[in-house]
Amino acid sequence: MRKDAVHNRERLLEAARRLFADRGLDVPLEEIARTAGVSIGTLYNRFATRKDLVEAVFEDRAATVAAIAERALTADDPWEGFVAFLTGVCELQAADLGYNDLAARDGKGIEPMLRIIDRAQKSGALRGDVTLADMTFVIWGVAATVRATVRTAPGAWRRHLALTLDGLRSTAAHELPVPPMSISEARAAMDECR
Amino acid sequence: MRKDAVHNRERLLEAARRLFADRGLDVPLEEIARTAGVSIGTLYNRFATRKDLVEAVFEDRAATVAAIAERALTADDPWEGFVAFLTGVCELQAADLGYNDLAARDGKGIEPMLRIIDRAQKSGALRGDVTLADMTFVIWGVAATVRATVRTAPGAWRRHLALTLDGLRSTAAHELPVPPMSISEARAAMDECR
DNA sequence: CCTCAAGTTGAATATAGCCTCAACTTAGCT
DNA sequence: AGCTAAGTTGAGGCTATATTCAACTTGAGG
Repeated sequence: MRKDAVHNRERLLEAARRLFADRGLDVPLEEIARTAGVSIGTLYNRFATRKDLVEAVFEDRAATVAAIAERALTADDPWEGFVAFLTGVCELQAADLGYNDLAARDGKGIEPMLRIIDRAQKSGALRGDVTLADMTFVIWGVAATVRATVRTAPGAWRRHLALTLDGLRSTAAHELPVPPMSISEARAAMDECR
Repeated sequence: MRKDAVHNRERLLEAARRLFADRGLDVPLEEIARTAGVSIGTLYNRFATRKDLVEAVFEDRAATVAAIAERALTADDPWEGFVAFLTGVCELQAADLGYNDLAARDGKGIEPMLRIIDRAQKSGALRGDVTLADMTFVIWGVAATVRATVRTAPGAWRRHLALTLDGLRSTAAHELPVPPMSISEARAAMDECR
């Protein structure tokens, strides 16, 4: 790739990064190009679809989440680790409206939770009747609260999350009315998010 | 009003009712007119703005919610009443994607909860540190889950709600990290929902 | 310095939805 | 039946965004 092309790609990613963060994934592509100081044609040259651009912008997030998961797994208290992981992911959501959208749509986001859930359940702190698929409720819920409150009451999501976490403790458990979603149902539901 | 105008108004409301229910509040007005068998001009004659149409379609919902609240207040067990109210509202959300959108945007929806919350807190079952504003988290959360799952896992919202309710019991309460939203913050946040 | 593949440009095309209004139609009154 | 205010119509203008592509420009190898 020619060096001007590399440079433009960089500028586009930078612009997209900022605009996605401020306004979510649905920002107009023309605006991203304008902000980057290139033409819309160049944007299409570098990224054939919006999806490609989004993937490039959030390429490193999987690693970030993996790191948060790693730290969570080494926490002394499995429950604290569980809380730390969800808090960490939700902080990413709150800090970037683009990732907030992405987390709600992208199934891979919660996969690293499997071992964290397992450990927290084995410790007895996390209720035994929840599954990975139930974590989508946490993500969707906090995503909705972040979207609604980011301008008017930033930080409110922490309260939402805390209430949700209190419902996930073994000590809070009451019988659940319906079976958990299957993984494929959860995945399909995330795809449905727009 | 002339009787053909009344008739068209009726047909428009019927069409809007169905399309809102199936697809949410953002259905194109042209499609509503077409479904009603009238022109777009007639739609605008009867309803000057989308908001007017939405208000007309969901005019009776306030009364429905009030009735659910009334029943909730006469429940023997205040906690059961609280659960019944939230379940009732969420059932309305799940049954109608238009109302699902509206509930998340319209501040008035949860106002009838004040007395229900008060009673449930006085009984000791509902944790004392939550406020009316916290109920927006329940509505936003379930709204997000309904939107995501209505096609792929209908009924999943009941599980989300049950987990959320378990977090609202006194017995589940742990200290909350941030103060509740003020009523005006909550209202502003609901307005922000699109 | 020449060349040309690689890259950039932005006007043009396409699609979608909102909204208006001048021309036409009709209900309902006398 | 004739009148007219009320109502209907839908093409057309507007805005916003996506997407393409023929003409132009330029980096870099020889």
